[in-house]
Amino acid sequence: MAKAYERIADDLRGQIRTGQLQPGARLPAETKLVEQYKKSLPTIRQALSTLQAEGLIEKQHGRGNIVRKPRRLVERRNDRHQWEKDRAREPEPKRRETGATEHDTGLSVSDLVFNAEYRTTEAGPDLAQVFGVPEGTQLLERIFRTRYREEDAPFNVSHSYLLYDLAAKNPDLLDESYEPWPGGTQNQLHTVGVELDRVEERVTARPPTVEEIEDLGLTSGTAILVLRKVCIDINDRVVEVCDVTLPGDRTEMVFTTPLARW
Amino acid sequence: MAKAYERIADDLRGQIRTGQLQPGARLPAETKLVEQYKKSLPTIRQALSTLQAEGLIEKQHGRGNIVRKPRRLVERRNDRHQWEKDRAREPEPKRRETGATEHDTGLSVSDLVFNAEYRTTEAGPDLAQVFGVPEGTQLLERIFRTRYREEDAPFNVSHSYLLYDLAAKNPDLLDESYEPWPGGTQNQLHTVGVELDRVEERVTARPPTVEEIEDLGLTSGTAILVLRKVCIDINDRVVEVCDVTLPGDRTEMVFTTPLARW
DNA sequence: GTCCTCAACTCCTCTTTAGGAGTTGCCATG
DNA sequence: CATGGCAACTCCTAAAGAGGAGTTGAGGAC
Repeated sequence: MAKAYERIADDLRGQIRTGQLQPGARLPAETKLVEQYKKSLPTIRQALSTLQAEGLIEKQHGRGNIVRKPRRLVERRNDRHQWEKDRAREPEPKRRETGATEHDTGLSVSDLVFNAEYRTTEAGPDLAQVFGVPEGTQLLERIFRTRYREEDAPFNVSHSYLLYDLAAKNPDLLDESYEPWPGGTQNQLHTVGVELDRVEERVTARPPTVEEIEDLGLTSGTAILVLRKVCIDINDRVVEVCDVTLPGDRTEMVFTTPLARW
Repeated sequence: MAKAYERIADDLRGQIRTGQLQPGARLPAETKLVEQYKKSLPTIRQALSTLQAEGLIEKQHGRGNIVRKPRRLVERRNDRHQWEKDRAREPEPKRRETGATEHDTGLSVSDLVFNAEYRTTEAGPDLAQVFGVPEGTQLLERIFRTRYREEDAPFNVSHSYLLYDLAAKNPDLLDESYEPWPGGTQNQLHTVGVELDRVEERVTARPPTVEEIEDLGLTSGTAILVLRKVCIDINDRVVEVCDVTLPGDRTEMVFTTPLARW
């Protein structure tokens, strides 16, 4: 015999999948479900919480249990990297026309609001290994938040790391008021004589931590995409490492791999 | 005043993060925690279930609550696509030396077990759009499961779709016993005169459905990486679509984007 | 007409209590 | 010495109930 809360969850899940319960619709109140299924409230609530964990419903205190609407709003394309590189070589005026730093992260949306912080840190074991430098080496860290103009919560958080010594070649880069970096990181790297050879990106997924639920304004029942972007220059040197956290339910990453012709 | 179950969760989370509770360690029994925190059992259990949802602990019936070990076992690299393409042109004997279909999905691990199913389906609205064909067009579908030899649950599930008319040019491809396709999909596409131009991959993340928890042998508290791979040939025609489901806690996808030199 | 208050409805937190079911290791039996 | 069974330990399911807190809309005061 199946467990009661599983049967209830299955039944409701079925109603959602078949469209009997449309996205945005409110489920019957928990007390109604108690009558309907002839089970106690805690049992009903357990069923609902599994649906929440699956991302099928959203609980709203005081309002009800709502069927979640699918949303997938932002595309993040890796061909932006080439675009960025090309752009870094354009003369200044032309560059101004084509938008600013926002493309740093590969996001391709217009009305976004940015927010950057600067900091110098020392390389921990992890970053030291990636950069191929001793632990404790000075790094310039930029923390970058992007959000939609109408929304309050940021939409992605990224931590970008540069070798301090490299960045120091262009004193502007160390000036907090010089912000956001005109033309994006690639352009600024260009000013210190760095030419990129390739970008390596590592992607994994995991459930959000409480902090991320806060920071990104998520509801539980979503997943996080974790991206580490490593920029490598033509001398095979790691020149930038960037850790990005993206909400899985509104991000789609697109990677195009060109294949050599024969 | 913070909620009781949150305080307990915070406290335990802290102990895990600081390493007071090592990965693999057992938490005190739930009844012990009741004494320790002077709260009722359901409250304790609620705290534990939030930690489970965060992927920090794993509940084992009859044994205890265990601190999860991080695991990230498989790398999936997009430079495999080029490797595959090169390989498809090697003469048969040489190809045999270098391993088989496993690299189809981009996974780079040796002792895996495969399992394929064939089927013909009609293109639904989604696939029809991607292929650029009318709905109802015949497709050849291959369902592909990979698992570790020692483990029982498959480790990734992929659904690969080809246009039936294209695949039919090589009758071998329609023969179920001809399996797994020697040399992988790329090689077989090569036999029907297809040369790939690029591979486009779309990645998102979400919590697993119950079916996926079953299929992939996940514990709840993990996330799923969803990958759609689209292969496009030199005539800009979509020749293969492949939907892959990967467990987020043991997969790392690596995408390398080469940038043009100046 | 506008604003405020309040009632009704919603989900949330926490408690106490009861019995079920998986795991493990000890110990007695063969 | 090996094996089976049992006891102790673990988490799991389910119930009933009391009070709290967010949300909404209707109706009254201004």
